[in-house]
Amino acid sequence: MLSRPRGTRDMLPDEMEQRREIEARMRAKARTWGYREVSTPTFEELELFTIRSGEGIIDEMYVFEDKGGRSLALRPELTAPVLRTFVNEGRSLTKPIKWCYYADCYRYERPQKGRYRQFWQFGIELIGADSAMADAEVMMVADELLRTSGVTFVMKIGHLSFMRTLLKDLPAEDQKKVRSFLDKRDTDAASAFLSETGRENLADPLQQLISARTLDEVFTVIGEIPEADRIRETFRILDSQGIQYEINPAIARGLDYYTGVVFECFAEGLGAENQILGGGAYRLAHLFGGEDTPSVGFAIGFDRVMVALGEKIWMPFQPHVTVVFTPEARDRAVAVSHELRARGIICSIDLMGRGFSAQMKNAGKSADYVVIIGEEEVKSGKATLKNMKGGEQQTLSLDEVITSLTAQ
RNA sequence: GCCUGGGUGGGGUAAUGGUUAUCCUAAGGGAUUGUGGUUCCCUCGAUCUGGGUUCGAUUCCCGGUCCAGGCCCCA
Repeated sequence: MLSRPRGTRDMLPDEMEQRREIEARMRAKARTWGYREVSTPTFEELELFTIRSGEGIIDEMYVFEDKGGRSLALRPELTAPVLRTFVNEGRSLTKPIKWCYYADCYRYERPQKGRYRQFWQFGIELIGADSAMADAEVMMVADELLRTSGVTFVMKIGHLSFMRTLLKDLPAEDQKKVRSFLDKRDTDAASAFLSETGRENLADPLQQLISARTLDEVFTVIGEIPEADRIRETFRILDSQGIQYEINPAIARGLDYYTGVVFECFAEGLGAENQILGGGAYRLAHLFGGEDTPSVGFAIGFDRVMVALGEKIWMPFQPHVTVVFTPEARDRAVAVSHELRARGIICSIDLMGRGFSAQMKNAGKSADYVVIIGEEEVKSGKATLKNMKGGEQQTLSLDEVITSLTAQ
């Protein structure tokens, strides 16, 4: 027997309905902020991703050559494709551009809890705005999208200027190393690295900085930097709206193209893979041949949100109806089921050639209500509505049946 | 790429170097041709895969694979 590829999942209807519910809530929220959905190809030129993240990621991607000899890759994330789309198609659009997306991505990695080779991301990109309001808005959208899903999380916010100021005398390579230690929450290794490279004088300030939890503490360590006003303004906006967050200067997001604010959200109960959202301010458009354009965005690890939510997803109740009929009433029963569906009622009818009793038995397993159409109902033009939970039933006109079912 | 632990019907399980591999559940059918869920009966259905040891392997050994968790990585 064939099985599915490693790191992929099959999703049955119960799970899909839950995913669609959460996805719909996120989309609806993003739309209320004015973020409109875009879609990009499942595969792209390999170069799009190596420009963004370096050659090292080739090993972690699904890379292939097509019949024309092009090097292609299944998208491992969506920020680069969306920014490429902006460069290709979006130059003449009014700024700021506010886009959102929900799509599957592919990475060739070892599967773990909450980590699969095909996974889904929901994200937004705010392109062409460069302000405290822009930074704050994107974080507020992040907060609201996670909140609407029902997941319990904490948001941690940092800013690259903190670490950049502290480490400004180090060569770029060494700065990157320190950032990457911090990204792994390995502060001891970061301190050790500073000592090895003859910068032990920075070890203490580094410790102070990464344990700072207020802006005042941060600026006490690194001084009043030029970005300070904008950063204070950003947090004032968040505070004014009651957004919950933690300042954490260790949030460094190991990548070079981030330029300003960076933030990550974490959920409980997810083991090693507990980050459910990551984002920040960045500049990418110029790498893809466009104008240098400031952007802010984030991506939600949708599957991890679903794992974190577990069973606690509230689903709207929609009654399932089965039309049960006797052989001579079949055509009327089909017509009745059409009418119920036309009113948006979920309605099934026997397709197995079962007898009346067997139809009832089957309906007892899957339906909330049964609508009975037999000889009597055909004659009277009525229908019998039976509640399968309580067992009570009454014969009504079809309109009354519909009213009763849609009043739920 | 590395480490640890697992893999018995669709789901959950029992047992065993040896005769027909246990039980529960689900599914399908029937008892019951206009009234289901309870009950009873019947049916279907499994030792992940390849190799080795052995008279005989589902059991023991090795490789692979898949699953769970961790490391690396995490755009």
